[in-house]
Amino acid sequence: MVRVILPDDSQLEFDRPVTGLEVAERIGPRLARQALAVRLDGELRDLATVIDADSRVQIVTHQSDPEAALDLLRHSCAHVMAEAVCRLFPEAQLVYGPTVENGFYYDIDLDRPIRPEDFPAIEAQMDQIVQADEPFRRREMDRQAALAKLRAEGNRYKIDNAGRAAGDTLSFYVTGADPNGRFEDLCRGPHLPSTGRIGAFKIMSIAGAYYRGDAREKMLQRVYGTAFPDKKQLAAYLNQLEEAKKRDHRVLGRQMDLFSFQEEGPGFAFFHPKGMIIWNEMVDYWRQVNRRAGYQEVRTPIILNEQLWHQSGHWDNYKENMYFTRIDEVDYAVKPMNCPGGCLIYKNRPHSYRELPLRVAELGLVHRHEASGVLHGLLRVRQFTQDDAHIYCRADQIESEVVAVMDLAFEIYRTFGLTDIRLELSTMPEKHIGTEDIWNQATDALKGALEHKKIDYALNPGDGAFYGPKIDFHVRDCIGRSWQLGTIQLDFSMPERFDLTYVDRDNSEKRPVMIHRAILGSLERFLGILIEHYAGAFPLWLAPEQVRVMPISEKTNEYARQVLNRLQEANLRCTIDQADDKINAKIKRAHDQRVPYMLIVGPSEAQSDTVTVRTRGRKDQQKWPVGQFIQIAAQDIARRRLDRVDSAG
RNA sequence: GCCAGCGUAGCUCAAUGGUAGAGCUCCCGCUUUGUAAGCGGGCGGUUGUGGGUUCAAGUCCCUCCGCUGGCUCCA
Repeated sequence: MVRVILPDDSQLEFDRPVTGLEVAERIGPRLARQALAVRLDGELRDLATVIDADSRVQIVTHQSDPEAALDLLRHSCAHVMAEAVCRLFPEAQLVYGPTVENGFYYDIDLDRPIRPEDFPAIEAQMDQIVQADEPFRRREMDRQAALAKLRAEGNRYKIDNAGRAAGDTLSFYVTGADPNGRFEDLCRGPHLPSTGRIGAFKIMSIAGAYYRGDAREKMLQRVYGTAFPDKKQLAAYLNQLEEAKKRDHRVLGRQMDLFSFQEEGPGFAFFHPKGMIIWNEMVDYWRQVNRRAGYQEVRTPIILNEQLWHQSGHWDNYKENMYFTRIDEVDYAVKPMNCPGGCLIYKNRPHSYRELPLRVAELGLVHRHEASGVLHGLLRVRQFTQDDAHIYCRADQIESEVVAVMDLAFEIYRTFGLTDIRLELSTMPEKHIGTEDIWNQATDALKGALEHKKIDYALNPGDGAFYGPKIDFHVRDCIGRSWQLGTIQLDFSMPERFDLTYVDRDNSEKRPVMIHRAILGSLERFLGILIEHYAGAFPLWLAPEQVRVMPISEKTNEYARQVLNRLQEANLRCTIDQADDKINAKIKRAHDQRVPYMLIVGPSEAQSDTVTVRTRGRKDQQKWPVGQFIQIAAQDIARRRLDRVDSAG
């Protein structure tokens, strides 16, 4: 007898082993129709799995367990796509086909390139397979037999996969009506009961991907697809992608005339006047809070003697990313980081323990030779400005300093309305300087700070800077890609290399610890993220143009100019639209340019010394005395208020 | 850097290997405008670069440059 315990703790009894489907049928026909898989004692398994011992069973449906159901669906769809590709290209070798955040991909080794124009043919084959509603059948073999079978078939990737799979039993999935199946793939599973349960799918893109992510390995073809329970959800997802494209900072940057890139300087941004306004507002704010947090500011040269970079370790660990030049027969390097220059300032005079922690900030312009294929608008460039700082302190001050930097970072992010931030702790990479002991000590200090703050974080092993472990702050762009903003890096090595010292209370020379930190990260990247975050609708304090005065006709141009003067005297960034257009056209233009406030003036306003205020993102408008409008706007700017005008974030 | 795709007017996009075109922007008129695009006219191109195939190339082939999506890498 088999006893099955359901999630509500009720029990079902069967006089023989049963499948998940039979359990669902016993509960009800509707559940049986919706059932996609089972959780056996919490573990996700095929619906056809035979339950031969007492266990807890949960029937997985789109309703009961949407995440697992979607994952099953997508993974099964990856198989269907793989089969479709193999039908069209029998010489294709399948490699690996997992689900990813918004769909799935399958890596395929095929000498003929798969092109976007092949997608309809692949999708047509997939349609056939789905229409046929064929069962996915699991076939288990012991490891020896499975390996023998795979060797006979000669797919080196699957042999490799099988070799790395855990356990003594390997599984294959078969689709196709006849018992031997038509299509079979080594796979851990589980799957949907049958191909017909895949709702709506679409092949999205094709990309090269190195086998096992190793650039020395063969480049495979990675076909990306997505799938949803029904057409409506697929359409909603595609629509969401379209919407995301509209807030892409590269599109908005051009439309709003904020910045540009030119062929003459790939990866080097050109900032236009409106972009510079936002930039300068960011910097003003940054200076203000950093000063308050006890930072001093310095500025170090962009080009420094190559010898310095040997001393710092950058030559050995970072030279692939550096630019070099010669001046008067002497070798120089363009700085990729600010720390060595900062160390030279520190060394310029002796320091007392009384000065520590010494917090030194720098808006440092760095150059890094990034691979051409990774450049991406403002988010990945070859020249950028870090809001860097180096904190020189004693070991016992590390934790409180790191905590203070985290507090400062969250305060700054909050000012910009960024609240969806993820933290990562990165540990010692292969290429590094300093002993393992020092690394452990530094890593523990960072962990201590995180735990002290009770902040959730992900561990990112082996991803630290070459000189120390780090805590990174990440935020997502509008299409879901994650970008690093701030970073806090602990460094015991640079002080050693540069022989940095301070004189302690007992008159002995001691070695300070260095904390490298950036909060905005790169001003370029941060601006890019902000553009996407606000969808171009910047809050008043950041908006390149804060107010636009719009006369109804030429008859009120004179009054409009008087209003403009008063706005200018109040330091508001404002323009006047005197074009020979109807007010509708002016409003449309101002909306397109995302101007926060439109002040509409006609004869009636001129008579009463008022303006009709139309606020971005709203249709209603109010008539206000000019002075009152100026007062409210000035106050919102001073407070860096985010919410009075609609910011799309 | 690697794989695939793309590159036509300032912008968004058309053009079976056969005379490069539209809308918007911009300029000039008309209109004097009341809450998300008034009307008319005009300017604007050696089709990213260099080569090749062809009677003929925006279109086909090759080189280089740039961009897009991934991969490796990274703030």
